[in-house]
Amino acid sequence: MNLPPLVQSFVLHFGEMGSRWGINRTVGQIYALLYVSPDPLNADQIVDALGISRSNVSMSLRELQAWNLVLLKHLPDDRRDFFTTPDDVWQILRTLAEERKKREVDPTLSVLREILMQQPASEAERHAQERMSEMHGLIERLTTWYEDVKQLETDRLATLLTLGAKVTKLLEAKDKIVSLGRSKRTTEKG
Amino acid sequence: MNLPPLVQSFVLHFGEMGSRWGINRTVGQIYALLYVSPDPLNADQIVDALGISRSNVSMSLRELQAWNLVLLKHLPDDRRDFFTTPDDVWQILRTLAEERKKREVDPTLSVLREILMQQPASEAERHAQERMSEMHGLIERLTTWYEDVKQLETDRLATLLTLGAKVTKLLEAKDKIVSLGRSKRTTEKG
DNA sequence: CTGTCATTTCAGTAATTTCTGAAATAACAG
DNA sequence: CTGTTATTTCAGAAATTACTGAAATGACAG
Repeated sequence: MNLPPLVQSFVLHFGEMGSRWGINRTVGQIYALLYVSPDPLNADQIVDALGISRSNVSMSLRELQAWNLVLLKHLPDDRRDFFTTPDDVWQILRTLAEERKKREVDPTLSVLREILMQQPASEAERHAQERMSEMHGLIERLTTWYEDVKQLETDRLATLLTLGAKVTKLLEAKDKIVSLGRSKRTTEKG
Repeated sequence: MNLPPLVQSFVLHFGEMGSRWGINRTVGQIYALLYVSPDPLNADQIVDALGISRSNVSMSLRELQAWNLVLLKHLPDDRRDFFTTPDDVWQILRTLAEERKKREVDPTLSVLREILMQQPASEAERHAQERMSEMHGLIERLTTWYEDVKQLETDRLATLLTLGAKVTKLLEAKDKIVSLGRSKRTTEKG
């Protein structure tokens, strides 16, 4: 591996981290390298930087493209492929969320739905279905929320984050106003 | 494997899904089995249900305990260990979030912080640090939000979810009221 | 066409992870 | 203590996943 020390730490960390997710070491390293690189890199530059085989780079880039985490670029008068990551970290976050949902959540949701359609043939199955139904309900709630907030533009999303739990304070306030309004009207009527 | 068909589908799915996360097949299967089981199970029951070795069950349960995803129970007059999952799916969600943060996010945050402390020795390193700083900023925002929201009781959290992006509508409304108030006062002064 | 350069594919190998059986440890009852 | 039952540990086997080099494919220039 042939990199400035500071970049190397980052790349190595992403490699190790990769294994904790489903991603493998090389894929993590390549991503990290592209992420901090000022310009797009071609496959041979990645080979040199990370000291891995050309074919491994090819396969790992394909993997990263499947995740939409990497962009293919072309320079004029150069027919090699160059790669970068999107600049905007918020966009990266969105992509990551979208892909993980697609791979990890959606399949589970569809398996749960399928099982819940079936007729339980015993008390054990009945109970199992009940538990699965709870899980299904929770996941649906979460994905609905996600589908909803992912539409937001970045600055609104940022606001939402900054606000955090304070939102519920706001809600309490709103509830009070509404209920005050209601009780007032009730009083007037009564 | 010796399970009601409906439970078996669920268990097998969790096994496959496990590999997409960092978790292995057996661990996923055991978790799924305990999750839908009406009563706590002991290690031998898991061996029978899943058709795997006793030692594998022992190691996998240890793993699940390390994740706080499984509870150890004791029945009167029986010195074997019995295991369940927590009943409340919201609680499970919290645990999962907490553990994944601990394992996947916190280490990255600390590596980033460490690297950002250092003096860049070249333009390449300077640029890399800038990118890492963006990533660090985003992750910090997200974790702050998480720390904030995780304190909420379940029903408040549920409200927050149901509300979703509508919160920003609420904010706009609030902003209008505030700015109206301000411009009114300004007008009065002027 | 032919030659050159870039990329991909893939069979075989290397490395890692998972799983097992056997032995060790532990916890208890008599 | 001794025997019984429950659990854990761990070295090696099995399975899976990652990686490589060599060959194939593709894309283009002349």
